[in-house]
Amino acid sequence: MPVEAIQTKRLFQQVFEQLAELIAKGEFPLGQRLPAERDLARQLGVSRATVREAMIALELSGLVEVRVGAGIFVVAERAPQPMRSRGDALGLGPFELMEARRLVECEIASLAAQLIQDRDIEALEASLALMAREHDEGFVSEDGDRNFHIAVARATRNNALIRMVELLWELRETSPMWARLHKRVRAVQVRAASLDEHLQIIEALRRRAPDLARRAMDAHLRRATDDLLRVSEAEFAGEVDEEERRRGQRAVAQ
Amino acid sequence: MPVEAIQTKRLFQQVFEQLAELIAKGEFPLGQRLPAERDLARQLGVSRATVREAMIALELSGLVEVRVGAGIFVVAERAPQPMRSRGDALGLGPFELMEARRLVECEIASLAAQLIQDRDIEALEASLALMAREHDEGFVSEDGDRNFHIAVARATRNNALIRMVELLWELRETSPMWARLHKRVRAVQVRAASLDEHLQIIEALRRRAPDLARRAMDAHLRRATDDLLRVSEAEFAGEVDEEERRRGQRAVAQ
DNA sequence: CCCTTTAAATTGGCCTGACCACCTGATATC
DNA sequence: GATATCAGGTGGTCAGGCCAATTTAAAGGG
Repeated sequence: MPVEAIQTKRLFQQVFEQLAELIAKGEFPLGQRLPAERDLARQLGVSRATVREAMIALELSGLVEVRVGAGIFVVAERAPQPMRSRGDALGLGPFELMEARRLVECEIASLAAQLIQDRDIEALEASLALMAREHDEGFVSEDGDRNFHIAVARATRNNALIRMVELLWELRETSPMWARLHKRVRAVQVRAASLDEHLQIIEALRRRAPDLARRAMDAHLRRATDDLLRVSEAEFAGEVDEEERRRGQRAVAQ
Repeated sequence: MPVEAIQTKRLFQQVFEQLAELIAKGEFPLGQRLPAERDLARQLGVSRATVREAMIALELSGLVEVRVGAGIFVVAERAPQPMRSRGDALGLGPFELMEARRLVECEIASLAAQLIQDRDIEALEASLALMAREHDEGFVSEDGDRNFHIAVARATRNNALIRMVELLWELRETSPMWARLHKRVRAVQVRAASLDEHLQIIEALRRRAPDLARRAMDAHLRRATDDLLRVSEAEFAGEVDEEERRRGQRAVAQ
C-alpha cells in the first residue's frame, strides 16, 4: 500500500491557493482591490508575514499587482499557471524538442525572410560572431546559438512567435535528458559546419528568399537532430527509450 | 524628454536577483546548500523576513528547493525566467496571436493526422460536445475551444508541441487587447460555422489525412482571424494600431 | 572498535509588534 | 472653483521570539 504523500503544505501556499481560487471564481473581480494585508491576516487567522509571502506568490503568478501605498489589485482572472515551466515535469525528450523546433522554426524563417530589416540582419551577424567566439574559446555556452534563433523569430515582428522560440529554449535548458546528451553532442558536433549552416540562413534571409530560408533552417535542424541521434545511439544505447528514438529517426527521415 | 521610469525595486527582489545571479554564475553549485537565512540576512544587511520573501521567489522560479530543518538547496543552475509570462508585457496583439496559431497549428494538425489514435479522437469529440453545450447555454467560456486545440496537439505525442499550444492560449488569456475584442467576437461570430469547422478537422484526423487536416485547420483559423478583423474594423476603427491591422489582413490574405 | 541511542545545535516556519515611505481622498485655503 | 495641505490607510521592512523538523555530535552499549 503506497504511503499517502501527505505533504504538510506551508501556510503561505495554502493562503496562496485559497486566494487564487477566489480570484478565479470571480469573488475578487478584475481590477478590484484585495483586502489589506492586515485584514486578510486577521480573517485568515495567520500572520501578516504569511499573507505577504502568499502575495509574492500571487504576484509572481501574474494574478495580482502590488501598488505600494495603495493596495493589491487583481490583474487577471485566470487560474494560476500550474508551474510546469520546467521541462522535466513533462518528461520532455531531446527529440521531441527538435521535432517541435523543425516544425515551427522553418516556417518562422520563411516568414522572417518576408519581413526582415537590415538591423535584424546585423543582430543575426552579431549572434553568429558570438558563436564563432564561443567556438574558438572552447566555451560550452550556447548563448550564441540561442540568440541567433531568437533573433530570427524577432525578425517576424510577431511577439507570440518570439515567445514560442524562447519557450523552446527554456524547455531545452530544463530538460534533464537534454542535459545528459548535451555536452557529448558539443564534443562530437562539427562546429564549423554548424557555423556555416547559420551563415546560409543569414544569406537566405538577406536575399529575402522565404523558401530558401525555410530550407536552410530545415537543413540545419535536421543535421542537429541527426547528430543528436548518432550520439544517443553511440553512448546511450538502450537508455533513451524507444519512443524517443523513433521520433528522432522520423524527424530526420522526413 | 521621456521621464525615466525608475522603479524602486523592492528589497526582496534585489535579494532575489542577486542570489539568482550567484546561482547562475555557479557561485552556489548545483545541489549545494545556501547559507542559512539568518546568515544571509546578516551578510546582506537585511532582515530575515526579506530573505524569506526572496527565497519564496527563488523557489517559485524553480531555482532552489526548501527542505525544512535542513536548509535551502540549489536545484537548477539556469538563470531565472524573466517573469514575462504575461502577454501584456510584450504588447501582444490578437492578430499576432492568430498569425502564430496558423503558423504552428496547421503543421500540428498535419502531424497529428499521422499519429492520432482512437482515444485521441474521443477526446476531440468530447471537446466538441463541450463547445456545443457552451453554445446552447450561451456561455462565454472558451474551454471547449481551448480543449479541442490542445487535444489536437496532444495527438502528436509531442510534449513540446503541446506546451506550445498551451502557451498560445495562456498568452491569449493574458492579452489585454484580446480581452477588448473577445466578447464582441463571440457575439458576431457564427458559432454554428465554428462548430462545423471543428467537426471537419476531426473528420480529417479520423481519416488520417495530413493535408486535409492542415487545410481544415487553416480554414478554421483563417475564418476566425477574419471575424476578428471585421470586428476590429467595425468597432475599434483607429484604436487597433496600424501594424496590427496589416498583420491581420496579411494573415487572411495568405 | 563499531553501532545504536540520545541530546544539543542548526535550520526553516511562523508569529507579534513596531516604524517608515508612499498613496489617496477629504479638508482647508486661496 | 482650483489648489495646497493633511490625516488615514497601505505596503515595505525590521527586530526578536518561539516552535517543529532535521542534522550533528556526544554518550552509551555491544
